[in-house]
Amino acid sequence: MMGKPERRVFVNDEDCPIRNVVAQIGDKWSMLILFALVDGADRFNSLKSRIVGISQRMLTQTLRDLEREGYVSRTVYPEVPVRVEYELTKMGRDIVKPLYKLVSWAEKHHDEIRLCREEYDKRKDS
Amino acid sequence: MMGKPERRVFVNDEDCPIRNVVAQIGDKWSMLILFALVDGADRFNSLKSRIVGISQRMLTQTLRDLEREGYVSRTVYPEVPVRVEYELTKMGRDIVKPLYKLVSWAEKHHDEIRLCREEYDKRKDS
DNA sequence: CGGCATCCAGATGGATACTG
DNA sequence: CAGTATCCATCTGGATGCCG
Repeated sequence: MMGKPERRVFVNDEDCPIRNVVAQIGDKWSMLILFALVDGADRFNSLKSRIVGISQRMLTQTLRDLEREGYVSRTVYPEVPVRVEYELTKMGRDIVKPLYKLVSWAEKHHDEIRLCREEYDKRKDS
Repeated sequence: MMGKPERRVFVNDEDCPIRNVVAQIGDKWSMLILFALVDGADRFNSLKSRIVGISQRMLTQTLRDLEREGYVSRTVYPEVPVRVEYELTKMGRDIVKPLYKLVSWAEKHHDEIRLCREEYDKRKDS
């Protein structure tokens, strides 16, 4: 009896762990910043020059978000001029591991995906 | 000589594999749909009821995008009424693996992240 | 049943100017 | 140096109505 296979149900709300994590790091800059900090602590303007294309506004904002999530720590050294260093926390170094898996997958399938897109678009033109 | 450690530079453009993959699956519904299809092929309205909160519009649109990327295939059975089934392609089943790593990480650290947020917000109030 | 078209609110993010 | 503040264009996604 009841031979129907159980199909899982998914809810996309604030309590969904998938969304809770991906909503934060799925934006335009978060992952790039996390990976930039894997090389070690770095300061604001250095990050800004290493992450090509990011604006001051978005770097500040994304760093604040990452700090709030607990991935990044912010340390102010009251020198003149002031020096501010950002660094991965334990959790930041931790989440980078599964993210690496995803990135290496992405690098490996980069061309394949672009091919799929082109063929899809070609089919839609006809 | 040249003792300075090399710091990597990151560019967020259309050729960046990180962005190229994450920009697609980092949106509000893509990952949920991919995981729903891990259970096997499913049809439009079944997906719609299993993914709680998704609108018809967003389900259609996200499925089209996933199809374009090559993660999902769409098969029309010309019955009456018409039946349309969506299924993971080889690449779809493939990307789910690194995504699982991320999701299990997310589930494990769900509470920790929320705690970080609360404490961060508390510090900012003061 | 499985869509598409339209409209619209809110979020995202870029440019620019100013500050401790 | 490391931001904040403001303005504004674009993107995202929800609601609704219609269609083969």
